[in-house]
Amino acid sequence: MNFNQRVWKLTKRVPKGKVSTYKEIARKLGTKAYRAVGNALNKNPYSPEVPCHRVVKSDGCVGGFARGTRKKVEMLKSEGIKIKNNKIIDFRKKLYKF
DNA sequence: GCTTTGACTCTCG
DNA sequence: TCGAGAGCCAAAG
Repeated sequence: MNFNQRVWKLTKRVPKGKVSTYKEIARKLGTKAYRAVGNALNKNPYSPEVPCHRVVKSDGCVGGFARGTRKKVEMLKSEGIKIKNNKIIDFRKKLYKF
């Protein structure tokens, strides 16, 4: 299993209504490749299977998204996550730790 | 095969 | 508090 597979597998663990960070994923994988995690999600071949939109930056920013940040924000909002100016409200509470 | 780039994070001034 | 620099890993050029 390569790096990307591990990232996607871990990402799938994030429950609906919660979010996680690139940092948490990297740490769980036992690496410091925060950027590689983002890179993996960027090239995520599984669209609905892996909820890549639930992975955000460590400071609560939405970060980026292959199909536009706006789209990501809307998806998160539809799952009950409040976002203001690309920042997640109550990020601490919504954060899912592995 | 070396260099650049990216949905990142930390540290320092 | 904020911006610049460095560090990290994988993929693309």
